Amino acid sequence: MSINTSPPSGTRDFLPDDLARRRHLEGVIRRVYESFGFVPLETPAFENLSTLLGKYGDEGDQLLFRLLHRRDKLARALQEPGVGEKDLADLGLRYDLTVPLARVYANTKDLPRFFKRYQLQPVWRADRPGKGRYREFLQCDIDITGTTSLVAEAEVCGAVVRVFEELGLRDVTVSLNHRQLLKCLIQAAGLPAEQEGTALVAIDKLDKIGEDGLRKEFAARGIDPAAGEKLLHLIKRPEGLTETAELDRLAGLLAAIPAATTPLAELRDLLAIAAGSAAGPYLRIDATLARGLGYYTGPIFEVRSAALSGSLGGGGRYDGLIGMFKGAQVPAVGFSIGFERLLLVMEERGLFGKVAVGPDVLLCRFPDVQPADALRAAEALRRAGLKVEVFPETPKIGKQFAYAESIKVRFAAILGATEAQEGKLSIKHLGTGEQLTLPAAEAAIRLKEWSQAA
RNA sequence: GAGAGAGUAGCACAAUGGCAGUGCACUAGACUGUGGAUCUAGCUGUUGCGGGUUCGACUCCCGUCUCUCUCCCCA
Repeated sequence: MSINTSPPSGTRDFLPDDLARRRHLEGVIRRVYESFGFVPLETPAFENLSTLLGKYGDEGDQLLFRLLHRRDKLARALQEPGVGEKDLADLGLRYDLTVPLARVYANTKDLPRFFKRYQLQPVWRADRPGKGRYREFLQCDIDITGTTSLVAEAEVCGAVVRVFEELGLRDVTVSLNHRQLLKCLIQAAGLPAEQEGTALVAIDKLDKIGEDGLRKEFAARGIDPAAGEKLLHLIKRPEGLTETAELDRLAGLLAAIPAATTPLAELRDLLAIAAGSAAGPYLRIDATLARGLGYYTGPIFEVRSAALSGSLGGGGRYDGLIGMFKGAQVPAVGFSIGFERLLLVMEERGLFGKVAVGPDVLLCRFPDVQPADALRAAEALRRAGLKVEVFPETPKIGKQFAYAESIKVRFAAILGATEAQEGKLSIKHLGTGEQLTLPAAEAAIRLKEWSQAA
């Protein structure tokens, strides 16, 4: 009787080759984020359920991984009459990195006035995973708290764009919209306020399902066909308009709605401010962008690539979230890169090149050499700065070479009785077959030369 | 949460009610201080699990678990 040894669906084991790519990518992201002045933060994998509930909308609440009460507390809870799912859990795995940031901010008195933090950690969602989707996945967030200045928007967009540029992904766009603007559009279409949420979810799909698909989607959600048609007309961007021309078009259509003035002005300002940042050339006004999470209040963004349907990351302004933890309202804006999707695109395009993980050298030994001598030789090579693995047994030397090949080690250092007696080491380039016997110190130098050349 | 399909060796797959197999991988050997190619030999299974039908079940039926795909939602 054997038990299932594959990890739970939607989770993965990361083998050494996987980690080489992941760490490389993480390194680029950290470096770029730090170049924009962001500082690192880490928070616990699980939070009090009360911290998480009610921040993401109903759908989000359902997708929270909950942790049951422990021991006696669980037994007592189970005995309560009319016990429900909600009574059995008091902790949940974090669902994103933004809510934990808001909690930390509310809990910590002496953070800088403008707290610019980055955070690369896994999050969990109790979803059924599809292609490129997981129940445990890494998010790479940057956020700026404490300012309503659109400089913050421009900076988070710029940092994200710089990551994509560094990775050689230049065919991305950053779609830009505004939560308040969406409200006005829905109002202008003549939809009742209570259909706002359902309409937002529908229009977010326009680029995926097309106009006819959207009409069906409206019908399925009980949205009045005439209002739906009006909304479609409002959000659909004509071909060939510049970003400011698209804003002019929207301003014209929303002239009768005073509430539209501010969001339109903010988007216009943001375009102007970002013109001087890395994000400038990539910004694209898109009135169909909605984003699922409930806490956004102002500008919202999403990175997309032609390579992949769906987004590579997203973010926006959330001026109300921190206030849910703390009396005073604290404005904030953030952006998150979808690490797993980015990895997928990088792999599909072969953008990783050679990322090496393993040792440089395999130390091989003949049976007439004592293990202590092999370890001594290995230690000398390591002190010279090489990554060295010692073959633990003494089969035929050819077997040892074959093992080196199998773990992609390029060089062998060979220690036999002859070398040991003379204080020498034979080194072999397994790619070219070149082999020489040198005094140990020189062998180390030559190996370094080889590994740097390759 | 809804619908469809699939589970056989470490991996990829055969076996359409009659001895559970092939390839790759793995191990050993083909001049005992030199690998990759080739050849030879060998190892690998409670056919996801439980029950039923049958003289006989990988195969048919029921249940269950897991995985994949499509919805839903999302990064």
